[in-house]
Amino acid sequence: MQPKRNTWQREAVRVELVDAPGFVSAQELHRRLKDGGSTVGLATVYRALAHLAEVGDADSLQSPEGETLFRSCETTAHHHHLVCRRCGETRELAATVVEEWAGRVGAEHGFTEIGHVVDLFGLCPKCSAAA
Amino acid sequence: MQPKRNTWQREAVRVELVDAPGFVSAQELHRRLKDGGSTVGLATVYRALAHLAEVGDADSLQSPEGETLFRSCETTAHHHHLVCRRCGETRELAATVVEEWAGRVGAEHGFTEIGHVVDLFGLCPKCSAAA
DNA sequence: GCTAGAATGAGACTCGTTCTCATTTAGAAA
DNA sequence: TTTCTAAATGAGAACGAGTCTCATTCTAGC
Repeated sequence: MQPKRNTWQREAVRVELVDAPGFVSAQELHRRLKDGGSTVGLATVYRALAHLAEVGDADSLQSPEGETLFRSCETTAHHHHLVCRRCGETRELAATVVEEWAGRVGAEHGFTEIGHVVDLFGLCPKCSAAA
Repeated sequence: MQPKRNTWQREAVRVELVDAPGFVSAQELHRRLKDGGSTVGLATVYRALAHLAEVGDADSLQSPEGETLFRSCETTAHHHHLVCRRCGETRELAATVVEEWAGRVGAEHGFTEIGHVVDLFGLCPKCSAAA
């Protein structure tokens, strides 16, 4: 359900998300807003992110540690990610191969409503060098 | 680190895991044990599962909701899963295509230490019919 | 059987996330 | 512009998964 009113808080979250280098957790985003002098509440950040994700303006995924990460989304098309587990740097991947494979394998086993979780985590060139 | 002593608790967890139809959460497993009259503690279930996973007797993955799920593992080789989100029924997949793809894409972007999360969730034939 | 110390279990604790509810406020209507 | 009302906010309580602590129990080697 989309919000019916626009608030500076929601806008602040959107902007902060766009400014973020890659995927960020809600907590991290809230911290940044606070550090920047904003008084937005944590609950509001969660709500705003949920809305953005719902509308397709944000992308979300689960980090291997179980935290939900968000990222402002450029393309509304379905895609996957290659995320640096150190700095959050992200590359979007159009994984046609995987899509196809997922659909085919699901069908082969008689499964329906197939959803898939396909994300790659690694160290980006910069962090690889620093390590 | 493997346990140095064998206890009926650990054995109970192992058995319960084998009996489970597919992936189960630690909480769920603990509930089942309790319902079955066992007095095993939750912490012990977590410890036992961690041990099993470490040794390779159990397989773990993150559900889309962020819970860690476990399953007794047949093959020790690396593989992926097609899991029914209703009943937990699971098929193991040897996803050579995906492995290859992951490695290639990672390298293309200059990322190192690539790990991947590739799992399919859907409704198994039985649950599809029941829906 | 004794004994050392590994393993257990109850519950405290952490941390991410969601909920509650009193207060504020966007925005339509007057 | 002022008024009004329900949507949105925010502080903090609540929740749930998972971990940790530590006194107690019990395995396994003597």
